[in-house]
Amino acid sequence: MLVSTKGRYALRMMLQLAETPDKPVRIKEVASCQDISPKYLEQIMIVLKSSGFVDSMRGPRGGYTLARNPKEITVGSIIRAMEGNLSIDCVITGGESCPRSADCKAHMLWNKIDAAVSDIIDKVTLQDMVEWIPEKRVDIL
Amino acid sequence: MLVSTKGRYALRMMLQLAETPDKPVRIKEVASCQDISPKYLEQIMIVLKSSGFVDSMRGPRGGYTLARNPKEITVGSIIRAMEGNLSIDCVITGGESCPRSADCKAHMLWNKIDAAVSDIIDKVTLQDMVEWIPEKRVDIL
DNA sequence: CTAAAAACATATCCTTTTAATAGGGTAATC
DNA sequence: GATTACCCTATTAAAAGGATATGTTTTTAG
Repeated sequence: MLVSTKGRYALRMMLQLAETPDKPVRIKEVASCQDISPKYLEQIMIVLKSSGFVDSMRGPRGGYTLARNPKEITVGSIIRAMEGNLSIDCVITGGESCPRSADCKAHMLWNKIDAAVSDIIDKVTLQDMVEWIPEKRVDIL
Repeated sequence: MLVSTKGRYALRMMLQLAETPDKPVRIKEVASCQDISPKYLEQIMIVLKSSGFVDSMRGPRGGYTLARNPKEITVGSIIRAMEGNLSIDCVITGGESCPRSADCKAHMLWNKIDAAVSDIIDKVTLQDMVEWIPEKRVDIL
């Protein structure tokens, strides 16, 4: 799978925060509403906090808020913070780990794919997603 | 990782076959030339054979050949034969596994990524890749 | 005819990642 | 000062990834 639960849960949480500005959002609420283990979500929030994506307030009425303007947070930066780089190995290293990279046509394909994915996730911001209008669900018969 | 060694090795082997038409290619050769375990590559070839991508000939002077014209083999079909679908879960099922898919904006993002990747791998054929001119290697200092 | 080469077929194994669970500690409100 | 919620560390169960190992069968060259 391209993006694991860590990245997917993180994105959903960040979306939640973006849609609830100025009001701290509690882990427990989101976890129960979205069927995520609260303890697991805690771990995710620690990463988001240490990466500077969110601020937190303790105590009753505490919770998390976005640390920056949702217009300045790309989904790519969130996903990469959680998952590391999404690329296929020899894309990351520039070929160092792949002794055949000089004439490796497969390499060129991975680069194309990597560029296409990056082109999406590095351009779409949280704000963009908040403004998206949910598609009508089309069930497959 | 988006594509595991199974898919990557399979693609490299198929490229080899496409570049050596009309002459059976032996596992041992490719394995030693590309630093792949021959036995591991055997497993991969079994899948490619049963998926109808290659024909095989046994015995000395045996080996594998492409079963179809490289113009009619997309890299997507190869990769999917080895890896299954690349999509994130709720993309595959049309939302059935995701009770929140109706209003799930994250879902729309995964769809976009999936479409972008598919747009590449379902259009690029083996023949296309054979004709690619290798890029000049740029080392990172 | 036979021995080697090569594909075919199963089974097993080891490591890493994923996805949590558990249990407590710390800080800030009410 | 008790509650609420964040903070931290450790453990673990399951799955995936990436092979190894041990054969069997088929084919062809000598």
